[in-house]
Amino acid sequence: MERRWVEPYCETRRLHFLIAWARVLYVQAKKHPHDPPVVAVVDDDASVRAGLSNLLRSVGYEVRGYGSSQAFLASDETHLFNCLILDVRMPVEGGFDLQHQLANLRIQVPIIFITGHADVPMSVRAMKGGAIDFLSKPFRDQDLLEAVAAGVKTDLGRRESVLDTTEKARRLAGLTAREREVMMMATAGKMNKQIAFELGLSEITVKIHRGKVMRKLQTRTFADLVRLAEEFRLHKPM
Amino acid sequence: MERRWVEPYCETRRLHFLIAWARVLYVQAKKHPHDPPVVAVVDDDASVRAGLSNLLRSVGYEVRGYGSSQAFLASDETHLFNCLILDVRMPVEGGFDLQHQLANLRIQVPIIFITGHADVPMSVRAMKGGAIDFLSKPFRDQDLLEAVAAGVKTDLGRRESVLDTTEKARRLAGLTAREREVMMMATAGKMNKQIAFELGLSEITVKIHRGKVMRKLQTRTFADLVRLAEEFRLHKPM
DNA sequence: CAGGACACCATACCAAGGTATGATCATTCC
DNA sequence: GGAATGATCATACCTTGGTATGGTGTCCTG
Repeated sequence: MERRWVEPYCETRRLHFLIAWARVLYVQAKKHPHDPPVVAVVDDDASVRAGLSNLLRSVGYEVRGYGSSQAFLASDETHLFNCLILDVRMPVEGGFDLQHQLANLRIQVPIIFITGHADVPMSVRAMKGGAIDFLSKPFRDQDLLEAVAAGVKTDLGRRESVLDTTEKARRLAGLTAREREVMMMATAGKMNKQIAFELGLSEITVKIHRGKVMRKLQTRTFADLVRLAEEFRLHKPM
Repeated sequence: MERRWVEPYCETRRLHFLIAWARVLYVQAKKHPHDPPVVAVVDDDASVRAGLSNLLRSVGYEVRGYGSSQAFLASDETHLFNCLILDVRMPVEGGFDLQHQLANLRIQVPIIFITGHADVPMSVRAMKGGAIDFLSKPFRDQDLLEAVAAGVKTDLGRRESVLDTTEKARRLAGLTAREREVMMMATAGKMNKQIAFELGLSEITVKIHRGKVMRKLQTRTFADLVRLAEEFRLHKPM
């Protein structure tokens, strides 16, 4: 179920959250346009981290190792990674916990689970949780590399689409409350006359707001505006 | 990558395919509005089919058993089921083959795999292929029932959204080629003047087509029309 | 061959959208 | 206090969209 917003104020807050979140991805994505993809390895066993790091570096990835979920989360680089290799069993906090935390934080990095003591229910749980692969040790190097390549590819695609929408989000955030209100009612299909009546304004004022919206969002036609509103699920709170 | 259509003719064919496909789901969905959900069990072992059937019937499901993938596909009821319980290992053709065939046929029934000889790679493969659960025998009855309940819920939600779009698809198919052409150009943001020029028509003719489109599609406002076009990915072939 | 569906066009008229100019008033920020 | 921003409105003017009425021509089908 989608949450419904009761006040324009909330709508504004949601937008600001969105652009703040998008900006992080934007900056990170921009920082490394054609640089090698970055892979994180979270495993409590230092020798495993070293082994995987060597393997991944040998084919051109940049690698960072973390001994625990906490260390990973504390790194402040969580948005940086194009792929995450995660041990299921670790002291204190297991891999599934980190998977859930990342999901709650809306950090959509592709996760590849590895474990030495795999069973079927465990792997099913991981995949249900959105992991893109699950490997039980010992695994072939080639299998891991293929999984990482798939994960990185997914992530790069996602970041590209984020780049697309970030600029739009920024522009949307540049609208004033009134302008956004008018925009939502207009894209809902209401006539200027109706909007003016419902907001207690004159028609000409609505027209002015509409014009400003079009200029600020750089939408040439009304159809573009509707599509933009649709993309961001901007609806009048009802 | 989305396939691009070079000729309006193809666009028309795609639409007709869409409504034909949607109608099947529509009919099936309508046939059982509040009837019990139907579950298919595909397993070569008759005793397993009997056991599962008893279990599922005891909690109110309608169940049909099939001894092989071929028997299931030949049943002509593939669109009927709200959930599919599928054995991984069967003679002639395994469960994964059926999963792929259903995916190719665009039959999106939720699949629950069961197997007596499970291993981790097998379960990961199943989940990657879109299965909603993977149970290894012996499993608790409760686990299976929960999985089936989740699958049925997913399927009912999907059918509802199909019901929504079927009527729209039917209306779209009722448009003439010219009307659809004008609609696509209009929702792309072009002015009547431009459309008229590019199609070699007079402006008034374009207006008439537009009016007919609005009436045939029962869209009250232009914004609704844009959203409809967006929903069906109707773009001018370029 | 007659009827129907479709495409096409003209004239006339009205409603809605959009812009420019110029103005008032309140709030906020330096 | 003054500048900037935003919200509000009026007048005037033009463009665009939409409908109604009435008409022509083509193609296809029963």
